[in-house]
Amino acid sequence: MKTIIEMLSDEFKSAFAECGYDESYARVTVSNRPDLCEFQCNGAMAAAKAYGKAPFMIADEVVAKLAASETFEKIESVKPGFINITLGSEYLKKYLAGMKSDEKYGYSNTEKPKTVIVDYGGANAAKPLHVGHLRSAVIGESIKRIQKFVGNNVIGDVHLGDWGLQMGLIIEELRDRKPELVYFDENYSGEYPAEPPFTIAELEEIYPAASAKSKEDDTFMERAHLSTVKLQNGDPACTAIWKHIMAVSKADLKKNYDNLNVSFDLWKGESDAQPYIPAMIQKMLDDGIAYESQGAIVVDIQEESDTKELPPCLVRKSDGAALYATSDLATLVEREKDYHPDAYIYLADKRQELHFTQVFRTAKKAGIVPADAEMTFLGFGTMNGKDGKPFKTRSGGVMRLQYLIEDINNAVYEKSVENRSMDEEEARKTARIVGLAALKYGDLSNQASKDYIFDIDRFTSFEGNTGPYILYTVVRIKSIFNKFEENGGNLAECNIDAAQNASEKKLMLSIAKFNEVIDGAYKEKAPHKLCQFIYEVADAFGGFYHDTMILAEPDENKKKGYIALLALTKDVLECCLDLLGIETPERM
RNA sequence: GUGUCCGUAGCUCAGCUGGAUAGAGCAACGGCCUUCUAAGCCGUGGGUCGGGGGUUCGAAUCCCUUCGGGCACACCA
Repeated sequence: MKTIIEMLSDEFKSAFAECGYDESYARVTVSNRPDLCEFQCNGAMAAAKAYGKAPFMIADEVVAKLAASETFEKIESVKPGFINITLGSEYLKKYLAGMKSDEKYGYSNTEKPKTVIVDYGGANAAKPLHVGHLRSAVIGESIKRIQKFVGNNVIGDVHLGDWGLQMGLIIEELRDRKPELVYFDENYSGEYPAEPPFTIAELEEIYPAASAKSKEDDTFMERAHLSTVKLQNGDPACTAIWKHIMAVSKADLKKNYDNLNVSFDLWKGESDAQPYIPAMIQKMLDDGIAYESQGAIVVDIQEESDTKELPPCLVRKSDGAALYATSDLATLVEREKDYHPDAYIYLADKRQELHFTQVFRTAKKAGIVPADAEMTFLGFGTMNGKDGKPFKTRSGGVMRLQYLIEDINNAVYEKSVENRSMDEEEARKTARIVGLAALKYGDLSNQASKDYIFDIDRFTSFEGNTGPYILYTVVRIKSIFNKFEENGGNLAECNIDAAQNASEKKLMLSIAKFNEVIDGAYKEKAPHKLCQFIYEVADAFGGFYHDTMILAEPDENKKKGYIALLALTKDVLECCLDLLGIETPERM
């Protein structure tokens, strides 16, 4: 389906053309004066200069052409040259009925489907997720879902940090703790055990201990470096331990991401890219793209349009080792081989922007990625505490994501028990759903690129523009349906009717924007636009719900019309919430 | 230093491909429960859109400048 804006613009284009004006002036927008009208067209003012006419003359002509159209309940030319539009109820009804009968509520994408890789999550193997990983997971998941919704073939990759020094640190710490293990017996030549030599709990404790030790103990650090090199050179014992680390760690990470309702299609890591590195660098050298500088191998990425001097992309350290950029480039080699995507979307802290600029340019320059592939870096801001500084635990440390989630679930649970009678199990389950919604909505309702303040009281509040408030409105609709069906009503028999009152029309108008909102959120990769829309719909529902006796409506047809509208409201809300990665409970 | 992002109500944020009186939420104050979850709804007060120039019929929005803040600037990831 076309969006309402497109349909209105089409009518205006013909009218402008018929009056002898260029179609480009016919753009219709949502009104910014809802007290005056629902939609507006300001093209007459823009056209005034080009045609040497007073704006209102042009507006009058266009309005005269459109006055008879059944699309409008009212169309008028105002003051300097605004054209104000009020939609006909019948028109709106048909539009919503069209949405209701469509799988995607009328959304259609004219582009041909693209293959898109979304690189998000950013977890490191053997290290627990902390609050810094929250945004990448939450925003990335939403971006991925939006991309899927519009019809793209999307592949989400967690892209683990699994090949660095942390592995050497863990191996050496393990050696100190359990020297009797066969991995540390140099004369051992049999198969290594299938059972991991540690649990996830131990692993979580081993890494920070090793990390701390390495900062004080130089010889330990030296050993860790050696082990890392051994691992990277394929040493069997180190590889065997590494595999255990990965298995234990991945299982745990999966569990944690599951709790966030975040899932990945691929669990690739930096290690997977390693085999591609030598040939990749050699080719860049052969092609004359990379060269030696101060012992390292670099690629220039400066472009004429740059306003500043950009440092070259370092592809190999002077000691021959690979770097962050090397690994990302080699990953692109692999992804091109496996998927040949049309677009890449990377989510990472915005401080990494320069790195991604370097990688993207190098990838294109070296021909690793075709010139027409879209490469987007979505840099997100920091989650800050109430003091405006990066979020920390009370003791000043980095907070584990798991604890943050527990805190927010408990906060929701505490607030809900005082109100409703639910058994313990349902209350806990509901608190999980609502808590996660609070967390995600609090994050996603801000622009991704900006820092935001995490305020547990505000996010878990049931008042205002919060996750819990949105869920509450969905729950109220569900509650109406339950009562409706208990009394023998059948949802399938209900059809959208023309609006009976102002608040119903307001609700209808807000729902009708679904198409445009999805389109905007998709093109701008901006989940916060979905949040704005969701809140607008929820707010409009609130007004309608208050003003209208729904189940008590004596006229059966009107009642069914209300129910049908609420069904669409609920579907649209749940659809958008799903695109944010948020579930809805049955009761609250 | 260079570059980049940000500065909108007491607080947290929208709006930024220029349009009519700058919008929400929270907090404050005042109404509304014999009716579908009042975890709600309605209303009131509150803003030199950091400052100053400029472009324009029209600027929070575009350009310049200035102040204040964040961040990044080759062998960490």
